[in-house]
Amino acid sequence: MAKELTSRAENYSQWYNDLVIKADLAESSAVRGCMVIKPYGYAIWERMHDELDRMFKETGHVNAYFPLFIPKSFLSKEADHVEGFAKECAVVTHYRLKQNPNGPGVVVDPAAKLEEELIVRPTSETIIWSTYKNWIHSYRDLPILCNQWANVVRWEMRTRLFLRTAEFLWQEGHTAHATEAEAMAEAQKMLHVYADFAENFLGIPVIQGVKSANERFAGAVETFCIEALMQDGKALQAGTSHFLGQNFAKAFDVTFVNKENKQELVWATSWGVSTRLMGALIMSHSDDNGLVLPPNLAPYQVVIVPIYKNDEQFQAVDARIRPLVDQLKAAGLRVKYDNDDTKKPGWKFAEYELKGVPVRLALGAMDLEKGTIEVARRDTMTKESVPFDGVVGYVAGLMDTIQKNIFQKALDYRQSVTREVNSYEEFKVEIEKGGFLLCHWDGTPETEEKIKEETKATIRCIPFDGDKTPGKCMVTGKPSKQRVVFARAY
RNA sequence: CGGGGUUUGGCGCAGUUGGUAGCGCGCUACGUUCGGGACGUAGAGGUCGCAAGUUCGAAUCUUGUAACCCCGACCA
Repeated sequence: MAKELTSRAENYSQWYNDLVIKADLAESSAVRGCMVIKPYGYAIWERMHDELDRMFKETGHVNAYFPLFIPKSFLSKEADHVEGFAKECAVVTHYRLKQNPNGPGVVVDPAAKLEEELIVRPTSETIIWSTYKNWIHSYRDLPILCNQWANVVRWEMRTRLFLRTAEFLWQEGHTAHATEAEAMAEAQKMLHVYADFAENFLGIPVIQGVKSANERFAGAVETFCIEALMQDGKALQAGTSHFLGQNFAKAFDVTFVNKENKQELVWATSWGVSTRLMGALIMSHSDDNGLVLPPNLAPYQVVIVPIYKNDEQFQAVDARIRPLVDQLKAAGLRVKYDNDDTKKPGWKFAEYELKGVPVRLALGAMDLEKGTIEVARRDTMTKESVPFDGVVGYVAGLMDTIQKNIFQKALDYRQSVTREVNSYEEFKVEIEKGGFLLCHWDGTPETEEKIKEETKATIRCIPFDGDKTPGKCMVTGKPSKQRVVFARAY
């Protein structure tokens, strides 16, 4: 791992790529823009999956699954939605191959052309709402609170491991409601679930807010988002929750009979987070020694490395460690005891640092004599020798300490690069330094577009919290209701 | 889709004016090691991205083509 790269923004992408590869998380696949998520990377994604799934269920949601293929006609029903996704769709046109009559290999059988092309889902609103039409007749059928864990495909021009792959894994919640207020509350509730997850599990501080019209999801009435800041000063949209109004109900003719026996269009939301969160995690906390995983998320919270010179010593050390593993597990910790004889301690130390395991315990003959054990923290890279008795409680306590420290470090960094900017001249200078800029904006798409063209900065969100003092737009001088968050983004 | 770069063993790379491929890491065996990615000795492993062409002879020169990476535009 090249040192000193974290502080050098121009090399950040190289550093990130190295990190992903060396920490054994993922690699490019043979298919353009796609990635292979390797076992350790997938273990991290599974942790995200498990915690999010639990949170969704705790908020009353259930899982379902809808088809990968979407008839082309479905996608054309909601005008804004088509507009937003048409340019990046993979299309299935045939359903059969045959032996190449003119040589080796196979060719697409022209006789097997589909009457209507199928789109590989870039998102599932259309196929789901065409299904919901059959599920919803009365107010008694509402609300529908479904989530789907799936893969989606967006044929992006430029891809990047975890942050923007052609195929990615995600969850997409799609809910249907009888009233506007209920749907709006749902969209906001799920945004809060995401924020809670990002901050308390991933250890990534996020700003919650509303997207400007330019950045809104195609087909949504309102898009809420959580915005995170990476260590190189660029912003990353970490999750979105959309209030879809009645747009999809209109497009797919989904109505219900209300309590007053009147036909009404259904209100909708959708919300999702993806394997992009892996990228957010990596770019938020990692250092030049590798990944730094917050304990609440880490597949292994504790790794134990035995140190010995011969089999006799190993037996003694092993006998001491085995009960400890059981005790740590009983205390609710995810533990890996690495007694692999083919790797040496020094190798293991470096390896688990690269993998970001929060706490490493090492125990050798020296410790047996002294009744101690070595405890090393990944977040601070510090080591200490502690009494063996009581180490379970000590390590359990460390989890919380480390979790908080990782979050606080990210928060401190974000605070240090978040500042108010009042003139456009100042903005042009400050945006080059990265970070979040809090500025007044007149609320028009035109002004936002001008800023984007001239500085590559976008409005990340109009934050819920923070200063609500009105002011004047830094570009046009027109009135502004509150400061909004600008940044350059991934 | 524009601009730049790369493609040689599992990985990272070198290869001069064309002469028939090498280094480091990793891998295998044995020994010494084992508290921060150990060391020694001996091995295995490559139709040089692909396809044509020039030449007595091509990793090297020419043309075509593909993939990947980086920077833009697009986007979660």
